[in-house]
Amino acid sequence: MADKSSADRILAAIRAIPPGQVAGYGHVARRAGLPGRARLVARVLRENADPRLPWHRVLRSDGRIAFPPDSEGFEEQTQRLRAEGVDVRQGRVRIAESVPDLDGNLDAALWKPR
DNA sequence: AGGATGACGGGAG
DNA sequence: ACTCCCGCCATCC
Repeated sequence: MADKSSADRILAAIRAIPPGQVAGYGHVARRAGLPGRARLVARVLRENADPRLPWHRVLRSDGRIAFPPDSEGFEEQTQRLRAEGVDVRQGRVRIAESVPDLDGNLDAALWKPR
């Protein structure tokens, strides 16, 4: 298993995402000091049990929700994001329209809008 | 040891 | 914008 410190840094990076904002797996990994470990971030989330963790703010680099469109997780995440005012359409988040300048706040949290 | 797997990323067509 | 394909990393047969 990946060492605990790495998992802790990843969890901290996720908890650092402000409500109403989102970040990609790869981005979270970099912020945790683990460039190239996007898949490790996914693993940590998969094993996470903390209900207080804002896991729903983590998306794929293209803005799509990582769960299959027909899954529970997909619905759950969509609902949680919308509850924070995030614009989710067709399983995808529109940054430019739903999130106020992510670029300046978190170091360029996500992909190319639109 | 070798191949398969996945809540990923990025480039190519 | 969408699909395919391949690179990556850690884990698990």
